[in-house]
Amino acid sequence: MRSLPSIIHLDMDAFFAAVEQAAKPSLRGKPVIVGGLGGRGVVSTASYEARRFGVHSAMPMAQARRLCPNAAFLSGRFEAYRQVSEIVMGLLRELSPLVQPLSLDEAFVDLEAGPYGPVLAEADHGTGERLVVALAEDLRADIQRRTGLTASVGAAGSKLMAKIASEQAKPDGLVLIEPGEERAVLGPMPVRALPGIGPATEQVLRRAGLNTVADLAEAGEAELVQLLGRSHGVGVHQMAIGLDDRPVVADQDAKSVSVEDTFEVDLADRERVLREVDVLAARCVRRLRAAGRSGRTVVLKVRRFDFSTLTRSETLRGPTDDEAVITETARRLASQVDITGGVRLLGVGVSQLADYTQEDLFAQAERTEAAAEQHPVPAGEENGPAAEEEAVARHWMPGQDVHHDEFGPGWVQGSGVGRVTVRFETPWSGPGRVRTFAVDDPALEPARPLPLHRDAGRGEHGGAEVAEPGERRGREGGSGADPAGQDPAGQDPAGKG
DNA sequence: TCTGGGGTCCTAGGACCC
DNA sequence: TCTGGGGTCCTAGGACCC
Repeated sequence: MRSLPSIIHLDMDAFFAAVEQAAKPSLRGKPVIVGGLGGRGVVSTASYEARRFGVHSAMPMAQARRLCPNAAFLSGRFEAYRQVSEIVMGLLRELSPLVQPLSLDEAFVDLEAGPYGPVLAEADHGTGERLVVALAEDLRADIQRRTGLTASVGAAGSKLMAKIASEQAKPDGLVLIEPGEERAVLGPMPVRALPGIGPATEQVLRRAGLNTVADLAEAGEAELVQLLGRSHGVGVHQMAIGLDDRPVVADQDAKSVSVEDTFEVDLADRERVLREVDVLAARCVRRLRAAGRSGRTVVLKVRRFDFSTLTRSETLRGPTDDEAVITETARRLASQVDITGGVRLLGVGVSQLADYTQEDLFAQAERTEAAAEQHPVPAGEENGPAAEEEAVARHWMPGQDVHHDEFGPGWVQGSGVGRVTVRFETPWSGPGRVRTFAVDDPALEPARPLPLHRDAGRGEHGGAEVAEPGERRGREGGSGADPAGQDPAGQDPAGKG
């Protein structure tokens, strides 16, 4: 806990949907829903315009379509989201090297570890807080300028309270919670406001008559341990009384890599299941290798027709990134599960990751064994995946970036019955016109996402480069840096109102 | 209305070793 | 002959987060 609100939590507003609106001028101000578009998809992000219709994250897409039939329904463009995320994270790193990303659109920053740390440490209470507010408002303005997107920021003396504050700040706001005010702010909130308390824990607490954070604080640690178990109980009690000492820790290496697929129709037969396991294992290995890692434990995940989910795992003698080894292991695990009634989802994952890729003896032995042993892949099947990729490339996804030889850059608005509709516009154009083509029109091809600003592509890091320290300092004397004068707090720094 | 995909952390039992 | 306790690893499942 700190006496200065020097930990900030940044959260981009309706991130995926906001990126789509920034990239697609015709969607600005309109309901946009990003998520899985198949029969079993769910909403990933809804723009604020769509939220007014009751659409929210994790809602089945079918329900979202009923609630808001006129929204633009888009499948995600993760390459674009990653690009924008890198710009945002770069801006955060100008404030401090201690940046802890929680996802593409969220991160903690420890200001004390950065260039303003010494000033903050010296400053008296009021001056320190005004500096934090000024830095946070500058940050929000920089994000707006560089990406066109809005972000909400919470500042407080702990990660817990910074996160609570950014939640209160949404959308497009800043809330600072003064150290000392923790319990007053938390007390009236429902228990679900605490991170780590989900539906299950909420039920347990509700049955015990505990509904607000103040109830939790009053209940005491012993009762919470009784109800929730040692670890969770202690943690929840600490949060409830406003205590949180967790440090901001810079980006950590992933501990597992996994891929999974939900099928439009449940898989009924074993052979089909095994073929899908092969495809998933290959995808998993590709990701593992791209990350330069190898793993020891192979995990198979199966969700059955009735949504019951099980995992089976096997730990190898050493870490591997060998596709044959991982595939065979996953297949072995899959052949042991009961698939009666059908399989809704399959997943393949690897954990116990090693920091480096080693061509280990175990993998080599396994491979020669497998090669010597048996089944050459049937000729037809060998071409299967490649042929499938061709087909996927011609399967136009709503939202997807495309380029037309004559009309230039655009995005897929929809497709069906052999036709694809494209809207030709760019992040920096006005709203564009729509044209329709045959799905196999040779003049039309998939494209990479465009940067949100025309000039953002300059520089070797594609616009994500960090500005010179002097640049920021320079502004310090300017508008953003006169915290006393500008009173960004229309935002209620105490977070009380 | 029928529930995605990518992760993290925790618990608990059994094996195995000292 | 009966009875230990602790530590670590593996496996499975579940809660939770974005």
